[in-house]
Amino acid sequence: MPSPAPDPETLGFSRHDHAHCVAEALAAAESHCAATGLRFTTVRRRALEILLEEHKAMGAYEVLERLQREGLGAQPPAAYRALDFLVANGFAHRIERLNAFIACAHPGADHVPAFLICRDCNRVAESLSLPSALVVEATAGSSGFKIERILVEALGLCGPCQQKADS
Amino acid sequence: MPSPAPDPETLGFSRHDHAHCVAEALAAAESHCAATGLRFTTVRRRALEILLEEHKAMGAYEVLERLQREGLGAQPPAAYRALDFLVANGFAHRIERLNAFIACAHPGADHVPAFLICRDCNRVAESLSLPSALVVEATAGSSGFKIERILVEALGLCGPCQQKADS
DNA sequence: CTGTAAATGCAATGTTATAACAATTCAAGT
DNA sequence: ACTTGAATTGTTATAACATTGCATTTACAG
Repeated sequence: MPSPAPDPETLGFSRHDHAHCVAEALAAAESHCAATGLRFTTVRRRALEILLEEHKAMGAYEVLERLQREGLGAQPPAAYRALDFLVANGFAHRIERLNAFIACAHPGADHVPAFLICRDCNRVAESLSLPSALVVEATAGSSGFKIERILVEALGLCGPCQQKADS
Repeated sequence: MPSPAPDPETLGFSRHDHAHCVAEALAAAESHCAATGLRFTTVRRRALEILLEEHKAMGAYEVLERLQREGLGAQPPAAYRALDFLVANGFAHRIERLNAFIACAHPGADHVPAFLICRDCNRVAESLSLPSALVVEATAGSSGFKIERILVEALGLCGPCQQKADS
């Protein structure tokens, strides 16, 4: 992790109304759970809230640390369970490359998540990838493979880190 | 890892002339290194050979174990260094989802690797994904992100495991 | 042959993730 | 309310994956 802590307000490589998006995403998750009978428990809710607030890719142990401070689960499984729940239900994504988790930027969109990951500062931006555009699907079909989830991760340098490298 | 060890001859979800592809890939790596001045050392060569022979995604410690038996490096760094070399030079890919490595099925093709990963037996098939087909690239361009590598991983069930689940 | 850079050896440690089982909570049906 | 079964959470321990830092050796260019 070479670079300094990023400004949460400029994460995802672009500015936006962060306080608003946190509240909205949380409310969306809440109502989605209510509608489908999922149990949006305290730990799960708080875990999502943490991911939304930080608005960056966070390791499970990083989330765990925050939960511990509030007396919500003291051991790794507590964090992994909450995060797994969020991922399984589309409220968050797992960034395999970073062994980290990030709140979904397009909740409810039923999308193929695609991430731009800066190899210098580790910041992550979520993009959208069209499933139909992927040749993978054709290959899968012809080989009898049944795709359940696709993840796309692009590694490179974000704008700011490119400039830093030039200077 | 629920399922039994897969038959190396039917890996990648399809049959092929395995002995031939091992020899060919090894020779290709050899000449590529000779041409570009890379040092294809004993450990590196052997690591690639192991990946090619097994023809499946292998953990670094699994490769390490094999290397150890032959007196090539006794500690984790030996395996990680060899594998990193192979990945950096396109002879192998890293499957993030599995924390594992697999020999490249299309060496020299300068491609975007795409993998079909069975969540039951963990077998992996490499497909090809066209970079130009990815919407990610457009997003990246407009945000100033410079993509250096893209990875695509599709999770699901391979044919055999679907049948197993049905019965 | 010698200086330099790359590669390897090695020890220790850091980080991420899960297994296994007990205890508790929740909500549905009676 | 009470019971019951399923889901969730608590807890301990450990497995699995990965890196840092520094010493040593090797390869090759000059």
